[in-house]
Amino acid sequence: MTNINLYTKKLRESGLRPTKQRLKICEVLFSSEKTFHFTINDLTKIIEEKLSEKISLATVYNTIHAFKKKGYLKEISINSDKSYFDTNITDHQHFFDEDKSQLIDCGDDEIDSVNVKRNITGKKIKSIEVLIRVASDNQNQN
Amino acid sequence: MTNINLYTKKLRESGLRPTKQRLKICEVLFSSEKTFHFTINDLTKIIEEKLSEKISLATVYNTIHAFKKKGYLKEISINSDKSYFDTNITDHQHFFDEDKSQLIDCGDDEIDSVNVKRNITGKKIKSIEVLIRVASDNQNQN
DNA sequence: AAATACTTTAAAACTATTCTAAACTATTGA
DNA sequence: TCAATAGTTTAGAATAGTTTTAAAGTATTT
Repeated sequence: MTNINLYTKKLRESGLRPTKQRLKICEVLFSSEKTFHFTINDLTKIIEEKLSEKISLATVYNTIHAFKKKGYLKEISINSDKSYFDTNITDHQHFFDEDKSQLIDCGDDEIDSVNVKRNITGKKIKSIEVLIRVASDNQNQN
Repeated sequence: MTNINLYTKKLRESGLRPTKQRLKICEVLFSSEKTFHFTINDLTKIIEEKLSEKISLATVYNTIHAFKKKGYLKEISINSDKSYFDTNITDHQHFFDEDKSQLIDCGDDEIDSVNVKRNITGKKIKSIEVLIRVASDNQNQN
């Protein structure tokens, strides 16, 4: 019925032991077909609601970092007090709704690919991140 | 000799009182022809080195925020524990050297302008930020 | 089943930033 | 010019997100 075997395999294959906590987090993150964005705070709330047992905050951080390192999650750059993560690991860009502090995926067909003409000597491009900040029209900005 | 009168005028015109502290920070930030990037920590270090008297950390924060609000500085999004600021307030993008945690300006001629084809209903684009992360070739990323 | 290595945990520590409220300073206007 | 005022600076406390610690627990290996 569940994807537990799948996640167990996935974790083992990447050298992570399939613990109860990691499997639960996998379920929360990867069992929906839709990808989504979350902060650690969001995630702990979801876990609290969906779970009978608690997962320590440190474990949530550990796991998210491990998953990011393995490429199962992406971290998104927003100048902000907190980090955002994305379960959509394909190459794509984001809108950031400043009114709601909410990320919105920007499909490949919705933005032209960015063409960088300059090369930094001895360096390789690791990623190109575009963030389109939006806010409602009637914003006072002073 | 100095630009103090200039800064005094600039501050007064934007409704900020030209205090000793603000004028000193203006000198540090705006007296060189070259623009540059800095963190609050960088700035306090520069101030400590160049100044006879101390400026309180809270004042540095206050001033930088005031200057940003007035458009004299830009804040740059890097997923990070700290904020980066830029004295170059023209529209431009950045490389981020992950080895040195250092920003590098990307000139308009070095990147094609980003074309966004999608519109978020009721929202206006406030900014389009591109961050090109670079690192040395021989990086182990696991 | 014992040994090993990895993982979880609560709590402490840490870092960047913001807040507080009292002292201070620039500006206003009589 | 001088007092009233409004804005500013300050040290230190507070906060928020995140990381570290070290001990207890669990999965894996032998």
